[in-house]
Amino acid sequence: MLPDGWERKTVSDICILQNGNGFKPHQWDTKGLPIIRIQNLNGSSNFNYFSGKPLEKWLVNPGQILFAWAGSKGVSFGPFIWNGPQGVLNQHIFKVFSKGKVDKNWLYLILRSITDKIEGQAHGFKATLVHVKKQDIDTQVVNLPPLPEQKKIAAILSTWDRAIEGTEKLLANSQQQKKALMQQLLTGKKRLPGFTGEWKKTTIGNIAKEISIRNKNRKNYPVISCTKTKGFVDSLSFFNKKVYSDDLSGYKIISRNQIGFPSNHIEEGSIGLQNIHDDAIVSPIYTVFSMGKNADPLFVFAVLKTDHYRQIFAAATNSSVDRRGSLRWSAFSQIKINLPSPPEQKAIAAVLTTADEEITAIESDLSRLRQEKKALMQQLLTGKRRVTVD
DNA sequence: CGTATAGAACCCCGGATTCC
DNA sequence: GGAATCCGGGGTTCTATACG
Repeated sequence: MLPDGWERKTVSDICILQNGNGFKPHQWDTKGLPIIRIQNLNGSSNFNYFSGKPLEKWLVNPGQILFAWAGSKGVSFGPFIWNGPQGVLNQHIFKVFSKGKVDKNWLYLILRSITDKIEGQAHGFKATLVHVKKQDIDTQVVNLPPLPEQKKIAAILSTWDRAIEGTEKLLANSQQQKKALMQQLLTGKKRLPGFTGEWKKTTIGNIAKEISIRNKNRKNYPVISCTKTKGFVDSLSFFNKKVYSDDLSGYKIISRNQIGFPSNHIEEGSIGLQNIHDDAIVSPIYTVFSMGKNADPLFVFAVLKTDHYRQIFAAATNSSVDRRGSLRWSAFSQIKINLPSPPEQKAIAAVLTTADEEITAIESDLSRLRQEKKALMQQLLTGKRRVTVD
């Protein structure tokens, strides 16, 4: 079962966990050493500072392995390698020191690999915020390979990390390019070959018509929601729960290629093109509209998604009483839009769709890489698959 | 009916206190 | 004095609903 030369060890055999200090608010300052809190492990650079004389055991230098034993499940809980500035450690976080013949990089990986299990032991009065006992970490059992093999395993997995980083960069590039493309094509700053005609200055009300059909006969349409980043999604999968209301007769019907947005929150950017069902229903608060024959839904939607229009929406909604925004069709329909000829709209939309497809392809590459790395990591760390050490 | 406001769910957190 | 537990909050982002 256990490979030759490997040993069964508990976490307390291979490392020492040393708690951070509970800094009190009156010790906070605006200068001095940053106090490293859980949120800082997860990318936040929102620091309090400690300007007194720090004890040695509080100090954290870059490269130090830390372990957050409280935090959000699957997000801020678990091991992190500190790559921020030198600082002092807040409570709820351990400093992790390797013990004996244990490689630091391997140690990080093995801790990462058992994080789910440790999270499973969590207690706490809310499911999203977990706390574990030191003991629950210390008593976890791991398979410890000889030092050279630890190093080899860590090295192999770091090459995967580099591949993933490379793909992430590729993705960021493509997204950047698409943004630039949108900036150029949707404003008419740059024209696709073969198109010359003047763009028509008009308003949304002139090219689209509000649709306000209630689901009076209570048809069993899927209920969908418009989220900021994903556009329309099925409410059931989005909320992981049932839809709030039992009576869906007041909901509005939205058909394929129509655009909708929750009219009291468009400043958040949640506006979507309905492209997941032939017919579906949305909350009564939504405004739904369909394009006239001279306006291409894909083109119009792409325009409405640009930063420029997001700002227009924000300006129109910020004036409302509680600053939570509301933008009704009467005001929305007056927003100006420049429209090229239908063939040019289609051509531009096609270019953007191609860019989207490229991005989707890279995204799926990325998720495949991550998946494969995870599987490999599992095999290497348990000894199910061996590496050759020279 | 449209609109403004209320309410609900979710996400990401951590200081303070008690226990041993 | 370190470990464990107690105890909610601010912000966001969605839907529900009361009221004209």
